Amino acid sequence: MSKITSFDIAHRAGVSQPTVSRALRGSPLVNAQTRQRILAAVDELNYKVDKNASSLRCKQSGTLALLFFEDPTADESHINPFFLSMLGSITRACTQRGYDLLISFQQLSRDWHADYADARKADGIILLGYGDYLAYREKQAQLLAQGARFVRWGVVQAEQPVVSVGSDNFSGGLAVGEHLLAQGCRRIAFLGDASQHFPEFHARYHGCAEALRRAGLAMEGCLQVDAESTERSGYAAAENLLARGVAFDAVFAASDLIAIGALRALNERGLRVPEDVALAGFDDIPMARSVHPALTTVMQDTKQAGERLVDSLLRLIHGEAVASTLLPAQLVVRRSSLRGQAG
Amino acid sequence: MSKITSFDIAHRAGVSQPTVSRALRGSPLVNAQTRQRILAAVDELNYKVDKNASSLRCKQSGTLALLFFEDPTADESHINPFFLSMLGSITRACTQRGYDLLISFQQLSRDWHADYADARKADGIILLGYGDYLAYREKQAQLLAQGARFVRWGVVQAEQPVVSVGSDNFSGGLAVGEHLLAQGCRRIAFLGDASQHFPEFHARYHGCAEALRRAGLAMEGCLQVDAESTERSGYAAAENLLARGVAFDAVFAASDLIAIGALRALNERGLRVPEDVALAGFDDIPMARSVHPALTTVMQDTKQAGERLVDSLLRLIHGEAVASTLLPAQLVVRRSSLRGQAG
DNA sequence: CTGAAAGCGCTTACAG
DNA sequence: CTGAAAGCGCTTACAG
Repeated sequence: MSKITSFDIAHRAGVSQPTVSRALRGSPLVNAQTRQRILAAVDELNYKVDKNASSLRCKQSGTLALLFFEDPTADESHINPFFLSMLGSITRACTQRGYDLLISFQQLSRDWHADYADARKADGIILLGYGDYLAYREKQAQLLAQGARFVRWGVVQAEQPVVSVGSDNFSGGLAVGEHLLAQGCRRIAFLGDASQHFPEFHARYHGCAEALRRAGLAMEGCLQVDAESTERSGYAAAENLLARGVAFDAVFAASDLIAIGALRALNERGLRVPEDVALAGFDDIPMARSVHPALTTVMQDTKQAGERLVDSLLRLIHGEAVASTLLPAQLVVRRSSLRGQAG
Repeated sequence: MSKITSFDIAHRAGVSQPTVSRALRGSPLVNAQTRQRILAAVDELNYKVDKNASSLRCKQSGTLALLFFEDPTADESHINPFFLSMLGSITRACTQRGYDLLISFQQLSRDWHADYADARKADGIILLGYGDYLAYREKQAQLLAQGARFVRWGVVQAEQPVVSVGSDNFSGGLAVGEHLLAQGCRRIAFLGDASQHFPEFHARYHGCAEALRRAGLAMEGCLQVDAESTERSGYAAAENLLARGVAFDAVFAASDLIAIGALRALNERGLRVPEDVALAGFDDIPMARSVHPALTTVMQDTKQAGERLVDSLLRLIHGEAVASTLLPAQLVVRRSSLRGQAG
């Protein structure tokens, strides 16, 4: 069977093809009865508008693209659950607003040819992912130069030229720091790359450092170990920290996955959490609640984040001015950091 | 700035527009030097082929669509981690094969207008999701009738007219049953809707029942409680089971989420796992490893599943004959079912 | 190896 | 309220 087009519908309904198009787009110019006949024909023939033709003509596609960046060094088999959760919420938000979502994975190391192509296929782009920020930034500049419409998930900064949606990582880190201090901790280790290359981690680190500063204390360089957001890396970082032989009474992991890896390393060395070491993570992935002991962490509201990203992008597409959004990040205290309770 | 087209490139490279098209599609008919000039112009102007125009002309889009069905009764805020994992692996498989992936969420209760539309936007469709199978089946018949190319994730059955990729749920259930018997369990409860409406659960149930049958035992009706795949539902189902006041020494939950909910309910009633009750789930979601005690379960290989779904669909699109795939499901024994160890 | 021509299926001024 | 016409940007026979 050859493809059914608007001409087939027009023929069956006894009207011209443009009238079919008008009726289907809800034009008020079409007579009610004519519209009925057309809709009936559409049903009978099971016709659907060809989106490619429609998009080509209208110069908009009803599609948004999600470019997901994976750190190329990350574990091949599993995607960070936090990003999966973001992906789910973005997908849902798109569906609710009547947009399709095109997803593609990118590796920062590869060239961005595919992305540019997506810029043609979608009305706008959402950038999502960790990865080296400085490399990432250059790519963003290219997208901007092309006049692409896009928003990004990530740290919200004053000089940032791109509309961003992100959690308040600094306040989250601050809350963790204050909480650990209140538990009596004084020597807080930080697991995660706290350099400018990973601005989320950087902000979390400095939030915690601010809490210490206010208490007249400081983070110590010898208690910071780089780690990327995987269990494996968290495990290795904790081992590294232990190998240094320096004393610490708390570990603030830059993400939950890092924390969970660290938890395993600590346990294997006979250190009990929270009795010997208080532990906190960041993200509040589902696993955080189920590890033993349950993990104190900072919740990032992925549902709201997804909706905000999509809404911001849609406004941008409609030519409205859009500001970046800083979402609150909320401390969730669970057993892994409760030292008072443990004696 | 107005949009750059292949005519702009042609002009700059001093050739005709069709030659640009040929060069960009890798036609061997183009002179090497001509091609160089064209590619140079493409770079300078940052040109990208308009996918809509290209798709319209070629009648194929280089895009696959993933229709994800959510049980409308499911928890709004979270997506089953198992499906998130599938989503991740399908996305990755598409990217690797040079296809874009269009994702949309569907609720089985709503009409399928959107799906048909996707059929026009993508070269093929992947169906994914739990949900009432009988309702789902009718929708599939409609897609078939439209000549849509699609594959589905789900139970593989002989009379199934749709190319399917699924785990061997029966063998998985069988392995769980045999394992629980080996642990000395005799009265095995099953949490999950084991009716024809949920064929995955149904197969898991009957696999386990087969193990009992071989041992001269049987599953008992009073030990089966319906549940859908959420923690909340698993919690409720376990409470329901406990309220019946019948004796049981093991719980086989139809999914890990159900198992995790049940674990909480059991603990709250003072029942210890595995000492008082052995517990097993199904899926091997990341959380299964981190709950306390770690959950015995059946691993579904989502990575392979995603690749197989995409490859099967691509073959279908290329007009090849494609068989369904039954993926092995592997028992993963963890502490939640080890009664011997517990005395 | 390259160009002129037709056409993919729609939408939108332009007339009426 | 409706139709005839042009055109979105590409690809692909068809000539040469």
